[in-house]
Amino acid sequence: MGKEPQFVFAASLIADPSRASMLLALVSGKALTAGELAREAGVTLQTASSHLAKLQQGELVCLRKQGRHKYFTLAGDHVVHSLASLIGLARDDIQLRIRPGPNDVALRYARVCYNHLAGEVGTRLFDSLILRKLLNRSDGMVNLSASGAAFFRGLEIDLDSLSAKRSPLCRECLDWSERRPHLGGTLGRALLGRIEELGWVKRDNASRALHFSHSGARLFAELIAGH
Amino acid sequence: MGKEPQFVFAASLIADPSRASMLLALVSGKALTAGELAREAGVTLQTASSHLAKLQQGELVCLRKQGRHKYFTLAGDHVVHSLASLIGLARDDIQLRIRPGPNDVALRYARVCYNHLAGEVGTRLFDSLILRKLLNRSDGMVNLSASGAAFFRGLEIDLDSLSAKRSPLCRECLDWSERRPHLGGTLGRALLGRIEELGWVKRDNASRALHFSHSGARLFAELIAGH
DNA sequence: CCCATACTTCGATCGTAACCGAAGTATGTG
DNA sequence: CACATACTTCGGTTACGATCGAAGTATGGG
Repeated sequence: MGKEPQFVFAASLIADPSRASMLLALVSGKALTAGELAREAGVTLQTASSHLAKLQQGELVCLRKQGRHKYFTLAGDHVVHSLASLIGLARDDIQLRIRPGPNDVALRYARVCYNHLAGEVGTRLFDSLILRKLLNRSDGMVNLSASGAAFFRGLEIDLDSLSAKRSPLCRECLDWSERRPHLGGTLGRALLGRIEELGWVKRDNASRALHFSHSGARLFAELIAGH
Repeated sequence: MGKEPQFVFAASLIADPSRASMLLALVSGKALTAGELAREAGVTLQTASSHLAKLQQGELVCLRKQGRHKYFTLAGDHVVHSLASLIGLARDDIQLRIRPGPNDVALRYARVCYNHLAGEVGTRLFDSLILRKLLNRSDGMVNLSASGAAFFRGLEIDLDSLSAKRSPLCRECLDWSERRPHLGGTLGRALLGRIEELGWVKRDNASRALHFSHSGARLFAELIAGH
């Protein structure tokens, strides 16, 4: 009788307190790293690592590698529903015990990440570009639309020379503090370079924080709002 | 540390292969005994007993004692939904590995149970009485309606003398083969006595089977159909 | 009252999985 | 390149729970 139904395995994954803590943390919809999930569950990194391997094997979570981090998210709504049907609680009720990202307010607001603009400002810009269909997402890929190309040319960014490079023009980059995507790729790098050129932002000497000038902040806000 | 969320416990109950087999068997909606569930899971009665105690404690199953049997059912639709969300299969797909009740066709069709009419015929009658609102169910209790009283008086059953007794007039009795209720209580007993008097059925000498006469079967079918 | 059936409780065995320390791999930083 | 960070793999300990045999309780039938 060695045949064990698949749903028994799924249940056994949820049945461990450490893994359950991790899953609950992920119900918030945020992407969290292995280390953060370890702290959530109150176990060491080694233990968390083996748990996360099992959760992946059971296809309850998805993995996204980015640099030396591994960002985990729930594999889909069906996982949330299964959990909810076992608990009866809503997505909003979940409270994270840890807060992702840096404590420094300036760093959370705007900072450099792989040479592109990250933090609250970076994700707000990305949201705006998507909403206005200047960027289109499909299957985790991001592509520049015709109107998007016009938008960046308006900022005097040379798209042709960027397209010539081998690395992709647009990339979703998962934001450290926000855990939602901001604009990466060569275009993301070019954008940061351009707004530095324009004097809108300056890099901090000691940290990765970005400091907006008074007029730079205003102009950037208009950029996000769409004039 | 020591605080383990309730849904983790629920998941751990489903996560054991033996208990999962039992739960799957119960998704059919039938009430099954401890022994039958033990056979379903392929474990001994002792093991099944401890599993069922845990399932009760976790409020995944309900217990109903009847004689020396313990009939288990799923605690409610929420359990079915939780299971379904983990498997994605419908109630109809479930196939029992065992078949409850006797193998003898005659016994399955009609037999005596605590001196009332049981088997397929018994449950069909009960269904009909409920459907025509001659009986009303509430909270596991069964009560005779005014029209129901008229129905049984039409069969020349003396309800007044039955009501005088201490034991309840109407009871749901869980049917051995059908695993759905048939009519028990003093009224169930009186009804069987009456249709024996009328010559509709005769008891088998060797078993508990009941044999309908040709005309008795016709008249009883009319009784169920409502003339 | 005795026997059979249905189920429970106890006690012992055994396997598995959670856990962490230590060492290893991969990736970014100066 | 050295060094720090993020994560994985390995090995050994430990605790828990699934299982069954044996003995105990409850119910029904003759």
